[in-house]
Parts: sequence; C-alpha cells; structure tokens
Amino acid sequence: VTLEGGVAREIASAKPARGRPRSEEVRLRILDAAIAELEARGLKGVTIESIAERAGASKVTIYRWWPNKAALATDAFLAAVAPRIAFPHGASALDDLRQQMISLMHVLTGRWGAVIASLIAEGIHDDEVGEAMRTRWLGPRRAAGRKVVERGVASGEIRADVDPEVVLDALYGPIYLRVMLGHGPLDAAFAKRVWAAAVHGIAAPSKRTRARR
Amino acid sequence: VTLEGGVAREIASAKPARGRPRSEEVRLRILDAAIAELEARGLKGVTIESIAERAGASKVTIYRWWPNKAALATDAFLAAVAPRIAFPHGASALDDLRQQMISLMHVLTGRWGAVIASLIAEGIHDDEVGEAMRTRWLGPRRAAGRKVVERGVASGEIRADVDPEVVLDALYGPIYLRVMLGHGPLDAAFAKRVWAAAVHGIAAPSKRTRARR
Amino acid sequence: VTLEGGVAREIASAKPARGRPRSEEVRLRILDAAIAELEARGLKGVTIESIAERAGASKVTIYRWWPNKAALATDAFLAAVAPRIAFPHGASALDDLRQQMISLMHVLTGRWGAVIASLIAEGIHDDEVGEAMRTRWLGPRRAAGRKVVERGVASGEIRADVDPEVVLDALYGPIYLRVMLGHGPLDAAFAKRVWAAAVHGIAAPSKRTRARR
Amino acid sequence: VTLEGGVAREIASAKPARGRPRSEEVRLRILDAAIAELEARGLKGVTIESIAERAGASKVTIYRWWPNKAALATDAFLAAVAPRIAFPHGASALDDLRQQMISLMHVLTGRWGAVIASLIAEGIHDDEVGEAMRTRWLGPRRAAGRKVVERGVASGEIRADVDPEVVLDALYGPIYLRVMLGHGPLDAAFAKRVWAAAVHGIAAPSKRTRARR
DNA sequence: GATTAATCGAGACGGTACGTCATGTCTTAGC
DNA sequence: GCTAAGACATGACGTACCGTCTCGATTAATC
Repeated sequence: VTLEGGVAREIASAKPARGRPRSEEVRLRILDAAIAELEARGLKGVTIESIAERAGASKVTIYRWWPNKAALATDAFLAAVAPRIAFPHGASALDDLRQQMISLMHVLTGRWGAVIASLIAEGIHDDEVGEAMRTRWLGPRRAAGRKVVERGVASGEIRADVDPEVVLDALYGPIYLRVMLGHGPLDAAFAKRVWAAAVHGIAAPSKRTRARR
Repeated sequence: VTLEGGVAREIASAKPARGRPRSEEVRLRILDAAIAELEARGLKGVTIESIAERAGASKVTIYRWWPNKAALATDAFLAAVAPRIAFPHGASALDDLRQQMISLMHVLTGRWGAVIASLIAEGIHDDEVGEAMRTRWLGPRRAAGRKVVERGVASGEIRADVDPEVVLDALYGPIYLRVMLGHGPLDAAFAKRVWAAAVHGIAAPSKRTRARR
Repeated sequence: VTLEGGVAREIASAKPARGRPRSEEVRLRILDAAIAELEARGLKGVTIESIAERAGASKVTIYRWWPNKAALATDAFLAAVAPRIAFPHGASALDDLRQQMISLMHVLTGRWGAVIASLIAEGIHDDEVGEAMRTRWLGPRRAAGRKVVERGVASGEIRADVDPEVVLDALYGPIYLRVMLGHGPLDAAFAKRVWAAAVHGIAAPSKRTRARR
Repeated sequence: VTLEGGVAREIASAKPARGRPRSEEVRLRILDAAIAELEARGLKGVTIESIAERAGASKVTIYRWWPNKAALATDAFLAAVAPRIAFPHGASALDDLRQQMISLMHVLTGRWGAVIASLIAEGIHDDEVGEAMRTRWLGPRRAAGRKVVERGVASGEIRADVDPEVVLDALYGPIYLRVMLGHGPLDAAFAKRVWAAAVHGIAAPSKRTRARR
C-alpha cells in the first residue's frame, strides 16, 4: 500500500504485461530529480524540462506518467516528506497534540515550507493537485489527529462540545498562516503561546464571559 | 492617504516634474483591467498581454510601472478589496472581533479568495509581493485588530496574558487554512465553532488542566 | 551538389540520426513563404512573423534553422533564382558574354532586382550574408563567365592582356550600378552601348592614345 | 549655396519668422551625432534614439526636421562627404577622368563605403532617399564628369560615338560593384586594369572584331 | 514690459517586431 | 511497448525602437 504513485496511472493488475515493462528505475530517477529541483528552485522555478534533463529522462516519459508539473511535484513532495512524519502516542492526548503541532512546525519551517505553500496555492486552481494535497497530505495527518482528539475527549482532557476538526484547525491554522504570510516568527515561543491560547481560550476566566454562545 | 500605489514608483515630491506627466487615466484603466482579469481567470490565468489589451494600454507602459505580473496584481487587488473592508467599533471588543472575523470570512469565501491565496503563495517566492501583502493587506487589518484586542484586555473581556498577535492568528488562521486547503466548509456554523474554541479554549474546564504552561 | 541549404546546418554525415528528423516539408514551406513575402514586400518589409504565419510554421522552427531574417532571405532567394539562370555556350565567346549580360539585366530588372540589391546591402554589414552572396550567387556565375572569357582569349577574340575578372566587372558593373542607383534606364539600347564601350573602348582609335599604360 | 539641408525643410524666405528661431547649433549637433553614429555602426545599426542621445537633443526635434532615419542619414552623409570631393581640371580630359575615378575609389574604400552602400540600398525602397542620393550625391559628380567627357570628345581624346553617361557607368560601375559585393580588391592595380579595359576595350584589336554592332 | 509664437528638453504612450522560453504533442530509432 | 532524442506549433515573455503626444522652460519678435 504505497502512499506515493497516487496520481500516476495505477498499474492495472490484470493485464498480461505486453511489451517492455515500465522502468521502475526511471520512475525513481524522475521523482528524485523532481525533489531536488523543488528544493532548489521551488515549484514555480521548476520546469518539466529541467527535471527531465536532471533525471536523464525524456519529457515524453514524464508526460506519459504525470499529466503536468503540479501532479509530478505532488508525487515527488509526498514521496519525500511522507515518510518523515510520524505520530506519537503517549499518555496524555493533549501532550500528543502539542508534540505533533511542534513537529509539523519544524517541517513547515524547513526547506519544504515553501514547497508546501506552493502546492497549496497550486491546488486552488488545479483541482487534481488540491485533491491530492487534501487526500494524501492533509488527510492522513488529520485522521490521526482526530483520533487523538477523540481520545482526549474520552479521557476528559478535552471538552466534549468542540468539533475535533475545529480543534485541529485551531492548532494548525495559526502555523500555516505564518508560514504562508511570514508576518511573524515560527519559533518555540510562538508555539507555546498558540498552545496556551488554544487550550485555555482567550476570554478572561473570572468574568464568566458569555460571548454569545 | 491612498492605500494603493505602493509598488508603483512613489511620487518624488522634490522633482520639478520634467517631461510628459504620467497619465492617471491610463493607470486606472490598467488597474481596472487587472481586476477584471483577476476576477475572471485568477492570478495564474492572467497574462500581462491580456491586461494590456483589455486596458487599451501597451505592454511597455505596464512594464514601466510594475516589475511583473504579481506586483500589478497586488496593486489591483488592494485597490479593489481594501476599500470594502471596514472595522466596526461597538461596545464589546469581543463582539467587534467576532464581527470582523465573519466579514473577513465573507471576503475570502467570495471570488477574491482564490486571488488572495494566489498572491500569498506568490509572496513566498517573490519578496516584493510578500512584503506588499504583509505591509498593505495584512498590516492595516492587524493593526486595527490589535487595538481591539487591547481594548478588550483593558475592559477585562480578554485575558491579559495572551499575545494580541496570537489572538489574531488564532481567529484568522483557521479561516485562511480552509480557504487555502478547502478541506472543510466556510460557513456560519464553522465560524461559530472556531469562535467558541478560541474564546473558551479546548481544554475541559473542570479538570484544572495544567498542560505544561 | 545542392546550391541551396548553404546557411542551413549542413547534414552531419556521421551522426546516426537520433530523434525526430527534420521535416523537409516544413523547410520547403518556409522557403516558399519567404520567397512569396520577399517578392511582395522586399527584404525590409518582410518579418519573420509574417513568414512563419504564411508558412504555417512557428517562429521557433525558423530560428532553429536560420540565425536571422537575412540568412533565410538569402536561402530563399537562391533557391528561387538560381535554377532560372543558365549559361549559353555558342560559337563566339563574345557573343556568349553579350547574351549573358543581357539575361542578367533581365533578371535584375524584374521583381528580383530590389531583393538582390537589398541582400547585397545587407551583406555589407552581415558577413554571413555577404559571404553567401559572393559564394553562392556571384561565384558560380563568375566562374562560368571566366571560362567564357578564357575561351575568347584562346580563340583570339579577346585581348590577352586583360584580367578576366576585370572583363566581367566591366560588363556587369554598369548594370548593377543602374539597378542600385536608378539614375538611368536599363533597356536594350543601354545594353548595346555598354557593350560597345566595353568591347571597343572609349578612346578615339585613330589618335593612338597611349593613356598612361 | 549650401549643399546640405536638402531634405530638411527649406526656410521659406518670405515668412516674417515669428517665434523662437530654429537653433542652428542644435541642427549641427544632430548632424554631427548622426555622422558619428553612422561611422560607428552603419545605417542599420543606428537608431534615432541613439542619435538624439548623443546629440543631447530630443527625438521630437529630430522628427520635426527630418521625416525619418534615412533622410537624416543622407543629410549627415552629404554634409560630411561632399566637401571632400573635388574635380580636377587638367590638360587631358582622360587624365582628369582617371584622377576622379581613383579619388572616388579612395572614398569608397574608406569608412564611408559601407554607409554609401547602405544608403544606396535604402534608396531602393525609400524613394526620397533614392532621389536624394541621385540628386545630391550622384548628380553633381555626374554633371561634372559629363563635362569632362565632352571636353575629351571635343579634343579628340574620346570617341564621339559613345554616350557620355555610359562612359561614366563604365568607369564607376566596376568600382561600385566591388564596394558592394566585395568579391575582389579595390587597389591601384585594379584601378589601372579597369582603366585600361575601359579605354582600349576588351576586344583583340588586330582581328577587326565586328561583335554585332 | 507684456504678449505671443515657435523651439527645445524630457519623457509618457500605443504599437510592431524581435528573439527566447516552456509547454505539451509528435515522430523516429533503439532496446 | 517502452525509452531517449529531438522536431514542432503554440503562446507568452520581456525588450528595443518607432513615431506621436504632452508637459514646462526658453527665446525672440511683436504689441
């Protein structure tokens, strides 16, 4: 069950495989080249031609397996990043969430931040990319996160009346926002403050604020 | 005190204005054309040539005043959108914040959402665009928002120990996130939940959770 | 031994011909279009874009094979004109020369005259064009002419003490001059007079003029 | 009686000259700049803008007085070259002719040769330039030359049955031809041979050749 | 001395063509 | 039936000059 290869044409299992089989080696060379180019120049600066040249492959070969640059970039990105992100499972659900939030921040701060942002932006116009980012990048992380939230609700750490989705948006939203807009630092201090605000809320506690439910 | 014109060459106050003066009419025609094209096709689909044609201007004239498509798009976007967003000033600071959050959401949901997202993404690679988005789009809104937060702190509605910046990130981050990724709806119900989570926090109150300060 | 193709990349005999081979059909379409445009508008009025459009080819394809407009024009001109000029071989060398002179005059008077003049002028600044005109246009005609002159010398029709090159310059120079400057007619009467002057000289015969050897 | 200024709008003598009079200094600066640019880059490489810049004049000023680049170039060329060519008047008409031929060759060999060629070529498409070259460059020289020829006829040096125009074409044609095509040297030896061929003819004298009158 | 008319500089403007780049399709030969 | 190489049409890019058009500043001759 590979995560990658999503956009690429699925190998129809039934076919008796006539002719020369697809070269796995070429496919990997292309993905590697794409990753290298993405890191070096960002989605916008990358061209299919430069990837082809670096991979020692022909453009046609690329076009046979990926419909366009964004699809290839998505595949390359996911192949490179997906393996590096794991989900911890500790005693406290809240602690697990905090841990995840911080490790995501590290990823976004690193050299993949700009690539992710580019892909997200691309996904706005290109539905296939958007779908891929939702299904293959965000989806798995969300699913795992949701489970942690539900665990926290069960254990009484997290209020029962909040939407788990909204909890995740509240934790990750501020981080993505700063990644994309760069209007403030993305450091440990920021993480701590976001965490505090999300956990305890921003309303002054004594006053029993009833800000219109 | 015009908001627009930022990227465009500032009027050198001192110079005695030699030569034919810049035509304000042409400048407006170009901005209007850019706005129309952006609305119709999004940043990616727009070309300088199409803007020039629609504006009845020449490409050279555009290149004389804007270094590239993104800079022009930024100017056009700000000229079109900036006037439409006002900051309310009511009795309750929290209510004002909620109001703003909702009106921003409306803007982002409309046809400008994709344009904003594109510009934000562009700003990641293109520093001038990024700076413009920070300075001219986010900046003024942030400044006003910060004042409201401070008002809320002073009146005792908002906790004194939260960073005003983080408050704004907590409110707007989730919305921008959904605009960019589209993983969930952006409706009144969502707004209500984000608001509730941000105001009251996600931690269960009774337990006195001390999630590592 | 093709006359055309000169400026175009010579066929590398050794290479095993990888990739899609050059389309001969496109090459001919471009040359035809160039010829048509040259006839209609002259070298100066022709644009690469108009040739591309008329040929149904892309500009890139043209630029791949010809470095600039002049090179293409030279090729087109030679492809169109070269086949139409033949060298007679009669009993009298002088008669052959006269015949040639007249037929050249006809060519220069026709619609190719201006094109030739343009190319000659272009060749003054552009060495490749100049070389092409010398090697591929003038050269073959000169070589043939020289032979005729030598034949005339052998047969005793032409003085042995004149440089064959100068004989040709003396015959063709006046014609080219009138083509380029247009200061006088280019008709049969003129041809006859040029011929007479060249053959018998301008000095009065009786006087035994010894105009400083 | 200035030779220059031909194409430039003639000063209508009658007008009472209201307003600021044309600045002679600017006119000269423009002509000088044009000459310098022509020498440096040839007609094709010169732009009105570069002349304007070098002259410290504005494009409008140039366009006010000359309709286009070629007209200005013609004026500049004639202003620069015309004074340098004089017509000798010696004892022998043939000697005078030979002298002229050689001095013209010197001019054409120098750095003005390419400019002349360019202007001649330009004159093929642009009637005004062609006319100017005929009227102002060739014309005066021809008129003087014709007189010398007639003098030679009267003195019995030159045959009476040749057209004076053809005599001049026969002498100058070969030289212009080599200037424009560059297929052979333009040196003293060449001049001598052209002269000999023109004067004595190319036909072998003894044979009484009657090359079809 | 003020007015008037033309000239000059600077530079904005619409336009045409340039020569280049990347895209995505295609055609051939080799494996 | 894949692959590498490379030709091709398309469309946009950013640039160079063109020739026209305002501007403000001069510069006389006329009022």
